[in-house]
Amino acid sequence: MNIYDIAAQAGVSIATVSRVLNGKGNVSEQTKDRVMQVIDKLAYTPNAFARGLGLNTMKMVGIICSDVSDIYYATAVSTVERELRRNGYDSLLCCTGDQLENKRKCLELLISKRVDAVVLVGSKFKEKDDNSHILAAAQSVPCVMINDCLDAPNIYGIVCDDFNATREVVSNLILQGLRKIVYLYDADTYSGVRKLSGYKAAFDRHGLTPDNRVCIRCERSIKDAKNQIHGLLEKGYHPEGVVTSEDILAVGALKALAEAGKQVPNDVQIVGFNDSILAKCTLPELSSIDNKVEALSITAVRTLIDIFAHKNVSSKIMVAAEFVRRGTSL
Amino acid sequence: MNIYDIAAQAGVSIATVSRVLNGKGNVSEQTKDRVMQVIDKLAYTPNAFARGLGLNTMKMVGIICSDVSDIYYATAVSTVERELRRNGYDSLLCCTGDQLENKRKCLELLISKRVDAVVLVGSKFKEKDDNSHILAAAQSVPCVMINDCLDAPNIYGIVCDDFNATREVVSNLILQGLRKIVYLYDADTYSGVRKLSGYKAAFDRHGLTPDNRVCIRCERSIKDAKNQIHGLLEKGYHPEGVVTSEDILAVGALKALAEAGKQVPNDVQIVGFNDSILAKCTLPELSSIDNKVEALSITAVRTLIDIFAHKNVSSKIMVAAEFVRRGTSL
DNA sequence: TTGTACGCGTTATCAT
DNA sequence: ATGATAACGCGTACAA
Repeated sequence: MNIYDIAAQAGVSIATVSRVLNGKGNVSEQTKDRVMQVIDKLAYTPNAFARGLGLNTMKMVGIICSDVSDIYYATAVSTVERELRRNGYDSLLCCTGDQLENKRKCLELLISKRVDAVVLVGSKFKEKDDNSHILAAAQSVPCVMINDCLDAPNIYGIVCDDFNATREVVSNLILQGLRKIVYLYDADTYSGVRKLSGYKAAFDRHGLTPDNRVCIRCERSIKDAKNQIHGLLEKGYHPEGVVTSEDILAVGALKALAEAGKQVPNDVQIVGFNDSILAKCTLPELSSIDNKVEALSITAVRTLIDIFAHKNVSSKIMVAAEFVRRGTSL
Repeated sequence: MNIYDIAAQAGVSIATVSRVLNGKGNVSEQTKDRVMQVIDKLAYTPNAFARGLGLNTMKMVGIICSDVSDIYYATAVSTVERELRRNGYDSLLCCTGDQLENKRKCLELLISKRVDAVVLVGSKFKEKDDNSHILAAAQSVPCVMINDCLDAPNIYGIVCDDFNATREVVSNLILQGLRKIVYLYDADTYSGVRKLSGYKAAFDRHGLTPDNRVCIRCERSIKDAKNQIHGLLEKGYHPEGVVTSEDILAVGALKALAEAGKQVPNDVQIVGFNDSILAKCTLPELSSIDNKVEALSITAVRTLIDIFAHKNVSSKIMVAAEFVRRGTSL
């Protein structure tokens, strides 16, 4: 069942069928109707591969993320997919895990499938020394990074102002008189580094010496966060505040502190990051920094659409975060 | 840059290049090397559209789900994508939301993009009266449903034994002497109905009259679940057990009961469903029924791969659930 | 307004 | 072992 069959049945040429199909060129109402009737009757669908071959696009965008089962990434992917579809693009999803080799392979695969662009979700794709995999992809198609950026041609970064958000939150705790404020984080990524810098900057701003700072790196899991806080308590360090790079770490911290008999937020204040659903599961509910995944995702897609339309777009866009106060802070 | 360029550079015909590329047919080591060198030098990648046109497949499978930002679906999508990739297939993701019209459109879109199969994630695609959208898709490609099934040609269902799991859990509560056991659920889907039936069957098994049963339907949100339980308490109904169709509802129930000063699990036991990360966020942590999303997803992909290989596959596969006891039950 | 004919880049079939 | 050539199904420039 192809365009020739339709043309034959309708008694016209394939050119006319094509015109009807794509609404281009002048076709008389009469023939258009006749062609449409045949198309409906035979339930004809144009072959996307042939069309792709001719037009050199199947209107697909690759979405690459390390792990969609993570709530934060899932929300981003969900939003990106929705916005792409709104603009007539399908989404080719690739979950890479954490291994560089896999990321490279996935990017190559997407490029080989001739996607029109790639959206990189999350700040886990840049490597310290070697970003050839991203640069290579950008050689073929525009690449938009959500929550990360890389200064190179054809690469666009949409990020959140994690630095400021963290600095303000920690600053506020300090202003309240808190000094023993722990920062719990999970990754050395672009946004990870900026959050950490924000934490440190808050101490600097208030003239506190670096030895006041307690930064602990742990796995992105409730369990490890919990263990780390328990470890502190056992060492006799009783935090007055815990700020984390991820809600999930805040959940772990809250658990540990509750188990140790601490009153939250009176004895200890806790602030998470992402304002994910996890923040609403605990009791008290977590205060959290909303880093605006949806806004970032929408902006990412808009950027892409603008690029397709050959409009001018900025290669880096920063969005403000928002502190959401709930039950774990005063 | 196409196969002709490679052929010219290597001084062979395109047929030979194609053979080298696909490892088919006999090519002498010597020419193979020469061709490979040119391919590497020019960083040539075959055009996927042209290949798709010829082979009538681009090795892509459509994944359709109502909402990837939902943890449960996200886990399923993540697993399906990974398994598909392991088998050489890419994933075209479609999130439909809850409107039938949109589901229909997405399915049509996937079919029009000539995917090799469709995986329907979650039991939100079947409608009471009209499943023409699924049947239509199945006319073109095999359709595998995760957590749902539909008895029709070319449609395969991978489900979890939600009925038994729920019945056993409720049964166990009854055996402990509990009578005022509330069932909180969010959807009338295939698995939703089976869970509810399991709840009811437990009462029947122990000779309890139907008026002992309290089934409350609510939105899939912490807030509404909380409200519903608060409503019960205000009416003077103090549950001894709350079983839910989703962890998120159990979270809401736990919140309401804690706020009302109930001791969990001593005054009230709570059991969630899915054994998602949410179950590990609360304090005490939620007991939950693990409905084996990953196993279902893996089985779904295996089924698909078997279908592609023309092996015999069963049109319905049921997997056993597993009760995970944590802090909200005895 | 409509039709003809070619190009898109493969794979596969048949010769050689 | 290798090459010429025909599909594959569409869009479109150009002709009518």
